[in-house]
Amino acid sequence: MNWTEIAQGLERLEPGARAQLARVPVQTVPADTVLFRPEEPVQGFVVVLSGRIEVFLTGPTGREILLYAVEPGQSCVQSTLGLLGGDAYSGEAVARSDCRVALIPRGLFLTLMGSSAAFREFVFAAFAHRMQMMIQLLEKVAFLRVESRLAETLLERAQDGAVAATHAELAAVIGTAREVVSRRLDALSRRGIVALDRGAVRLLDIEMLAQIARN
Amino acid sequence: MNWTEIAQGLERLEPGARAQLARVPVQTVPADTVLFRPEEPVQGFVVVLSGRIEVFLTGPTGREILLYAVEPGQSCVQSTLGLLGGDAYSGEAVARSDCRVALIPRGLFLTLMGSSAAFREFVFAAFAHRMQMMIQLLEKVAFLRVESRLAETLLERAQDGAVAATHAELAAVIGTAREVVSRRLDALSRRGIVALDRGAVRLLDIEMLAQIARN
DNA sequence: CCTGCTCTGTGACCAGATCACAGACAAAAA
DNA sequence: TTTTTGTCTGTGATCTGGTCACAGAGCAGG
Repeated sequence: MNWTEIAQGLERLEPGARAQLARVPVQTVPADTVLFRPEEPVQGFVVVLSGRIEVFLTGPTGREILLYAVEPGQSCVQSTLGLLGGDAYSGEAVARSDCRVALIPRGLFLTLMGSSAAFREFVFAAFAHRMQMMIQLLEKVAFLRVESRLAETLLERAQDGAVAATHAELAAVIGTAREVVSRRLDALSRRGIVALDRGAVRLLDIEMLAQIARN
Repeated sequence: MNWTEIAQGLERLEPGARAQLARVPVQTVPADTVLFRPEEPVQGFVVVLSGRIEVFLTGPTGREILLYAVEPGQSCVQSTLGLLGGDAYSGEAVARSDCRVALIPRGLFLTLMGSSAAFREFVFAAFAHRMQMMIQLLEKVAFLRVESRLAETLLERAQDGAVAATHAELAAVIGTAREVVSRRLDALSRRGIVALDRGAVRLLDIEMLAQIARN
């Protein structure tokens, strides 16, 4: 079995294209590696096979916001921008866990875009999906209160009724300051909706959180 | 001459594809028409030939933010999302002036995506460009002060040293409230950087505005 | 047991969003 | 000309959020 069978949307890849892709080397990336920064040139089109890569924007004050996460079978759209539109990408990509990624070089990428309908659809669907997510994120940042976004994030990231993350990490995900998260969480815990431990938040009242998330 | 010669990036279109596109009817849209809303189904791929179309997001409180503007030769990416990714688009598109647009139906769009490399590149470049703009917008909304975004917008929209727009319009462009724009403009005028008329802002100190825009 | 680190809590202060108005102005109607 | 109507702008009060400057609190290694 080769890696092309992992990516969602590449199942119907033509045999020729699949063979070409299969020759692309799979790289291993340890956790916390910075994969690329705003200034660096584009190396190719990246598909994540295992692990999780997160792409952040960083503001002048050092505040961060999570643009999106790339999970197994998905591609890093940022890397495609440079291949197609010309401009360098913004944002910084960090491997949140150990990852395996396939890096398709520029030449092969462009060849496949012309020759393989399935590959084209894969790239396009990824694009469309990210764009959609981005618009939703913008909508949330522009219009929703921090408390709503925080509640939503807690619900999304809960494992066994708890979220293992520091206040600073949560702040980066929703694009606010660490102190603000601390105060909001404090308010939620006073109301008995969550309980706070060092580096973790236990969710006590899921219903209420969902209501807060809905606004 | 047919409309396909207007769009940037379609110059190198193959003769066959050009002939197919030329048969697409050109529609006229009067100013202030709402072209589509979040709920409506996707009709096709839209290319603007003349005029200006603006796409807004609207928050629960009625506050608006300009996602992007579509100018002659550009395509409305929102409409493509539905054709490729499946999800309905968010945002509301409004014709800011009288417009002529070509609406490429879904079937022809997909056919051309497969058969014409030039068309593919056109669509991709549009996608990449919008994505880039969107990320920049998100960055500004998340990290920049209102004053900076306002100064930037004033510089961008200046015609003969003045911007013809109401405070409410400026507020929608940068995604803040009308009152905030009024107060910021008032502050700028006190410093002698702009002068305020009803429905217009005259720029007096371009240098200073540029500095404020840079943050 | 200390030392250094990360994580969390707090007060003060400024910027921005929302609400509820009050004037100010311009174009149309009387 | 005046009146009227609707849009545009200004202002105070109040709340949320962002920034700064710290102070503790908890944990790990020496």
